[in-house]
Amino acid sequence: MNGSTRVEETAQPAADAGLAFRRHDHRHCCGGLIARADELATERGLKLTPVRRRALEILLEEHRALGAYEVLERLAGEGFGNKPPVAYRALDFLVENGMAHRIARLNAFMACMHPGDDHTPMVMICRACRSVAETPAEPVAAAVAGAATAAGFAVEGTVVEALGLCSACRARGEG
Amino acid sequence: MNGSTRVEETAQPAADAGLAFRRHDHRHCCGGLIARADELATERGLKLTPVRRRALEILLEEHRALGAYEVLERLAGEGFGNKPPVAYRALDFLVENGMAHRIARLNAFMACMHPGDDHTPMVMICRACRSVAETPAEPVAAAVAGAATAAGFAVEGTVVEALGLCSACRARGEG
DNA sequence: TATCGTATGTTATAAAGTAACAGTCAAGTT
DNA sequence: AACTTGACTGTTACTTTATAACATACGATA
Repeated sequence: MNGSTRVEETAQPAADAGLAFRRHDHRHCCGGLIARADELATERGLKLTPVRRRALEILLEEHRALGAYEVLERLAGEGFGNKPPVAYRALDFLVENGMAHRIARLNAFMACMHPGDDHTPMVMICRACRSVAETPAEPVAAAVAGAATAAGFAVEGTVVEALGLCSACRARGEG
Repeated sequence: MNGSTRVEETAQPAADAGLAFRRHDHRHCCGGLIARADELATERGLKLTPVRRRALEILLEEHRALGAYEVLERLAGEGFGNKPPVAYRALDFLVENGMAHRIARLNAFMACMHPGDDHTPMVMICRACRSVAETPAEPVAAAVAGAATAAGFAVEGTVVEALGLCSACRARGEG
């Protein structure tokens, strides 16, 4: 697992911004996040059933954005159903409950690194290595809210995706 | 044309923010924007060919987000090709050259209201009336750039989409 | 007028997403 | 225990969105 995100770090971003772009042993993130998801489910009376849990694990293990059909393929290989709704329903559950994000631009999904924090993250999509990283973006959310309010629009959700080059690919001269 | 965007205005947003949500005679916007597109094409040595031009006109006339196949249907009805690539190529040209925007969340396209301004707009998508409005959002772009820079990420493009309720739908108690 | 590049058109197919209904199962009800 | 209910999983069948690959047209220019 995880072949695509082993890229060298070149700068020290704030907090965990850009984690997916950096070399790291992400077994540290998987276990903790599954445990956190269990907690959340218990707190909120949600059912993190086997398919849902496994779908989340798959997203965490890959540590990148996966298409619904990629997730489906893995689920089917493990004895779950192999029809699209199986994957879409599990992924929709995860997204609705803040355990995963949908990347609109890629028609793909990735595990949320801060489940339950009610954060409004922004995702960065590297066009060279195709990796995707989530970063906190409260100022962005605030700016979006400001612009929307000026237009009389009540924001209920946002999609904020930046496309470009991650630090590793820039360092490698992908520019 | 334009059945879907005749909703009552309830507040006076800054600039033209939320124009699509307000009652207006948009013939005023269409002609000028086509002229502007012609200028841009001339300035930059681009060819605003008949299909491309007509695709832009269709987006302007509808004044809402249209799926590629909706545009295709209209193009085909006017004697252009009726196969998907005909629409996708024209729309891609318009998007690449700043004359239209792709709304990732809706898999749809809409005419740009400020072609050539090199603005980084944000779009607001009303879940009740399905209309979509573009609004300038420099502070959002700045915030995105800030968060990205902190992560060592070089932004080349952004997708900023707000989902929620427009002022008209809120006033109608759609909440 | 040959040819070169750009644009348009077509065939065919891939990729993404959903509606509708059937079967399963745990939890509560009688 | 038998029944009912509601949430979840699974399936069939289909729609919508998108692209690769190749064929044709057409203007500019050498």
